[in-house]
Amino acid sequence: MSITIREVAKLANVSPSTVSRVIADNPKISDATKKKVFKVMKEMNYHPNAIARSLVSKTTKTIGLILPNNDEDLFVNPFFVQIMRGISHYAQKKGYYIMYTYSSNEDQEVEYIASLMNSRRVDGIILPVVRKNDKCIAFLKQADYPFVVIGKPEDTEGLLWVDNDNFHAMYSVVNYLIQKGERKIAFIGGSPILNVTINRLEGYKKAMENIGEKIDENMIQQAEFTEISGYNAMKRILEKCSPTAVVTTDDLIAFGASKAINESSQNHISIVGFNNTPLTAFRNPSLSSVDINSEELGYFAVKLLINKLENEKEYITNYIIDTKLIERESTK
Amino acid sequence: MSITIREVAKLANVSPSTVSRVIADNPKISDATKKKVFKVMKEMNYHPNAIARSLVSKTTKTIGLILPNNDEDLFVNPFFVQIMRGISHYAQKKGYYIMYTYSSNEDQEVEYIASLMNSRRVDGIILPVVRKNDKCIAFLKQADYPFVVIGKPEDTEGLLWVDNDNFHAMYSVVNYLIQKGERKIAFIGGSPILNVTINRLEGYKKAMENIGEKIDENMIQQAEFTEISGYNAMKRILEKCSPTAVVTTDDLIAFGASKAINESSQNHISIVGFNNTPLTAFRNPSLSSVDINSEELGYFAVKLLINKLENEKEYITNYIIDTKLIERESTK
DNA sequence: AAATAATTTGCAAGCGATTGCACTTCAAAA
DNA sequence: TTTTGAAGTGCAATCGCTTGCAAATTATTT
Repeated sequence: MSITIREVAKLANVSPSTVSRVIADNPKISDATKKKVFKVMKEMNYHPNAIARSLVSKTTKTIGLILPNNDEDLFVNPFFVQIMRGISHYAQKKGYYIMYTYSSNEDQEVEYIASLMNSRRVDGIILPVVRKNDKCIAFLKQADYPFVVIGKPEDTEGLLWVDNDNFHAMYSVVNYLIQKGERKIAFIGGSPILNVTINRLEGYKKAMENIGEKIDENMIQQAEFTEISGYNAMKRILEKCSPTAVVTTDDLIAFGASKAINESSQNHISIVGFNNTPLTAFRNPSLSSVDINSEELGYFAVKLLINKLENEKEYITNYIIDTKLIERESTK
Repeated sequence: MSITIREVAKLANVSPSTVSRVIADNPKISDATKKKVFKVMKEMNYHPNAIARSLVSKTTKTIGLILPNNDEDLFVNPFFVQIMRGISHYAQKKGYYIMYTYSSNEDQEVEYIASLMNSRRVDGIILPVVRKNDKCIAFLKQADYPFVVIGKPEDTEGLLWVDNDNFHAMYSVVNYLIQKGERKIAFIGGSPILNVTINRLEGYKKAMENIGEKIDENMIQQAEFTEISGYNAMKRILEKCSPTAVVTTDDLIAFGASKAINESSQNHISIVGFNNTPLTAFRNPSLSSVDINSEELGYFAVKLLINKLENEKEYITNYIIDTKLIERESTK
């Protein structure tokens, strides 16, 4: 029913192979024939069948994206949406397509990855989060399948990744507060199995050590990516300590913490969030936050992957994406 | 390099066609052979090549999702994320895959749709938003290509759609306020080219007419999906009118409106948002909002589409997804 | 036991492209 | 004019799987 390369060939009075070469812009075809064939293609409204093409080229020009589902943050934090946009943006540029899938836990993720791999529907995989001892990474590595991760894994040996410098980002934030005269700085982080959390915590610790401030474990709390969890974490801190500032690894957590601060007698606690969620600006007081450039994370992640796919020999293996503290009222 | 059906056939001592039939669970194959072949497949770790299969079946088991990019709302409103989840959820159940793509305007959307269609990479398309005189719908219709839209289009003739009853949802909200004794109710809607906006506005008007309240155009404002825009819209209303309540078509708009109200001398204006964004609960005062069940919208959208794809003769053409007003402090 | 019917399986022709190799052309060199 | 070689095309096999039809096997009937 739909037009094939043979019919174009017939009408253009050339062989199918010639048509195929015209599509591929093969230099062996004369400009005259190219022109002729193109004309017929337009007339017949011919479009190459990507599936047939994939079958012989063993390449689908599509990439799989494995989205996690458990992070409650998912709904509030535009992180993933922005990553997806960045990915789509670059993929479109290069004529690639993106398949996504949500999974509710790590094992399911592995399952979906396997299914994408085995059915040969995609050429590579993007993992937008990294966990400690990540099963997906282990699986993909052992299968020797092309993939890229967003977030720097413990062992980067032989793999593609893009990340912010989370250590440094948090280190800078704390230093910034220190320069404003703060010394009693608390830390509220997200799930400790996420490398992001770990790295940011290290940045915090380092900066604190620099000024000779002893690390008080009561000043370090963990929370889920929800306001309520941030609220509770801050309460826990306020019970035992009297910080003058608090850094968090997520805006939502910061919002919760902020609420806890407001309810406390302590009044002037500076606070910094992470991810620069659109809502930070509209909060009262507006929340200083670190912009992690999620869209670029996605953009460069696919870039890395596609580059490897098309360039087997030499390719770049990672990018570090800039972060930037956006100062607002919460640190005035 | 990777195992094919022939090699399995050889090892299992049957013909390739038999293996193929075993995969398809063809009833003509005896249980004995099925068992035998399955065993070999496991042993060899064989997985069917989806591409080859697609080539002959003319079916890809994948569906295209065309995401808009211009709505700034995108980042704050979990609407799309939830829709995507719902879609993924049902698609997985049925063994389908989802390809997404962001586009920056309607023409580009049409372009991507055409590209997906022409290259035969997908079996159908999901449009998560409907605009007035939607070009994508027109295009898909004329191409007679399977698709489903989220949001009820003007002309539903022959197409698949799922939507909330937006007219009724807003109608109920206004009635709810009326029962609380409000009569001067303002309306702030999103872009007037979106059918959602139009339908909700009609629901508002109808409810107002019911109580014999004249529609005051100054009480009806439009805003973009941002807090600042909602803020400005509310300011415009407050300049000329003195509402005792305001309904909006989006939480973000409601947040902005709420801020404008706080800054005004008017104190006790009830306010209702839409979409039941996670942040509504944590606002002060917490925002009453209409939960539109976006995840289900997505879930039933693919369901409709897949059902049609697999069931050419008889299929359901639409679903109406329930909405529910979640009462919070802003309407106390 | 022969004939007929039902059940399983295999053959071979596609699906719509790509591509190595061989074959024409035709201009330049001998 | 004949030879040589580059440039442009076409042949046919192939990618991995599906499926209509025929063949072979087994069960049922007479």
